Amino acid sequence: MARHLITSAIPYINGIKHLGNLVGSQLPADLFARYQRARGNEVMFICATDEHGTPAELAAAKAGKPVAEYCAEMHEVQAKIAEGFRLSFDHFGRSSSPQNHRLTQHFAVKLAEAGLIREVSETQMYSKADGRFLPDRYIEGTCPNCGFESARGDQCDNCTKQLDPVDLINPHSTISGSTDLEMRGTKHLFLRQSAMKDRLDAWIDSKSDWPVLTTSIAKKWLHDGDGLQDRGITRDLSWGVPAQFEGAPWSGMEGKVFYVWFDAPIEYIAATEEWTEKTGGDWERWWRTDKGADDVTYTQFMGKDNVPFHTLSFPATILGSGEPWKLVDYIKSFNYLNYDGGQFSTSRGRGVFMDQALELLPADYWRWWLLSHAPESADAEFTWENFQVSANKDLADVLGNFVSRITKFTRSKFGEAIPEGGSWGAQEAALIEDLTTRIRAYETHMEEKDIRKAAMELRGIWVAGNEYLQASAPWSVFKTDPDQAAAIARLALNLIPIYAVLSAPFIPDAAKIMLEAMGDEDRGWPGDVKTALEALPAGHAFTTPEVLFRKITDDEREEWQERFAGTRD
RNA sequence: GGCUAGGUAGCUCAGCUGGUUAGAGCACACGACUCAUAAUCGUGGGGUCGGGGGUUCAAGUCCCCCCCUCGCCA
Repeated sequence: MARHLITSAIPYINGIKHLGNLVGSQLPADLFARYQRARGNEVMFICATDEHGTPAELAAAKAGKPVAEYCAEMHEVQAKIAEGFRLSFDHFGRSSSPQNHRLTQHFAVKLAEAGLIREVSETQMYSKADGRFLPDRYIEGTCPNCGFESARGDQCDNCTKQLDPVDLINPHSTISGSTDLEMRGTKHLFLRQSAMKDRLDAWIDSKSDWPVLTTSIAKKWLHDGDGLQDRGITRDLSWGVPAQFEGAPWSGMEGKVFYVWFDAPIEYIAATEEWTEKTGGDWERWWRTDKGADDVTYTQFMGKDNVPFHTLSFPATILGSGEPWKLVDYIKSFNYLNYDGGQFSTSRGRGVFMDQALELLPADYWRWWLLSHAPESADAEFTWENFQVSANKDLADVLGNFVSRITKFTRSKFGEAIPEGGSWGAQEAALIEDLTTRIRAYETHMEEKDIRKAAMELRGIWVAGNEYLQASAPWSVFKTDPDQAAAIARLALNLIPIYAVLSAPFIPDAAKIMLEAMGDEDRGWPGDVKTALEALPAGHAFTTPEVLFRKITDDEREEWQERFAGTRD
């Protein structure tokens, strides 16, 4: 039995994510996790909320709550929505957990011991009124270049000129509005990624099977300009993992915490440790190659914006520690999903957000559309027309109607049990051959994380059932040879649990309904197709399910199109 | 401006290391069927493979130049 460690990029805590975020990491990771479990493999599927940093502090302040309380609440909200989408995490952790605090500090110590941490003194804008150092983008002022009054400290949105906060005329804090700002000296820890460059380069080079999107981004950061740069791993904040702690090999870091990008990926490991606390399981056999993780296959899923951290920074942390931690084996990355001619926008509320989506339609509809249109080779686009057509055609007409037509036909001619009589001939043999080829192809696509292709093949498998029914026409055979019609119906009914098991990674709820209707909840993966088609014997009772997928009407589509074009709230 | 990825039928996309008449789904037209969620199945029309050069017996597939889209970086 193979062992699969699967992680999804962890969503940031400040608010509910949109469909683009979902399809970029959590959903494909869930697809893969469900598939591997269905194949009988051992799976550890981990996700978490990314809770530290300035945006979380500001969102909490805006909500009028202590940041810890705010994060705890938002974590619950996100966990609930994840459940709504049937994301089957073994554990959905929190980067603010004590486990992550310990582990983050542990890695920092190990990296320092390996000579991979250096201290850097720099000056940054400090706001007395806010009592904090301000990240560049939280400082606004008049652009010295074009006179635009709301230029940010890092860049002017009007003339696009790159800026330094000290360049701004009349700079003020966007948090408090205060103009009482000054440059202050501060000290930070930097991870010496540059020292790891060759090692990382060779490692990336060895991954010839990774998506080009993943390796090209990594290569760019490794070789662009002066090559891989050292990066600060601390910030002047209070909400986070303290950078000064007992046993720290440095001093003077009071009041500073580790920067989110450093502690967030470590949370993958810490979350598994959190899982141990919950279940009593052994987390080290998933993460320590000296403690049983050497046979683990580790796959990460993420949007392209996260690739640099997962291909370079996190591996630098893992490798640099000098300890036998499990390194990722495959990084599946995704492009962006756009919304109806533009981008999804969290700030402007443009597009569909996860909570809203579930209010409109069951999770399966979204899962199917998003996965079958996953932005693998290029950015993809969500349009309501496309969504309506795909869902109605694929789910309602092809799959749903197949289940409906054969169960209703059998019920009316033979009653609600698998009918007896007749025998298989050439048509059935041809179907078995076709399905065998298709199912093996589907397995290959799933193993390779080729999501669109897997979806297409699955759809083809559904179509094969309709083709068979159309060609064998049990409704006319019944008139002259009821026994033969029974044989056809018996086979077609036996397709339902097979379809359910194959489809479950994409549409788990519908799959469950199909299995329940056929009284076959524990059905396993179809190895030999002929055997699988004989699993439900004559006389086995079934029930005729309600409509599996209702159709999306034109009126609904138009209404939604209108509703989600504008601003949220 | 530098870099990545793209630009293939009306739409969404497949096309591996160059090699028979460029494929699929949707849409469209016609036909079959009437068990089924007015669903299904079949057939067909439709493409100068962004543009221009070049290499080759042979290029959507390799090389060069240009145009356009998206993203990243500066």
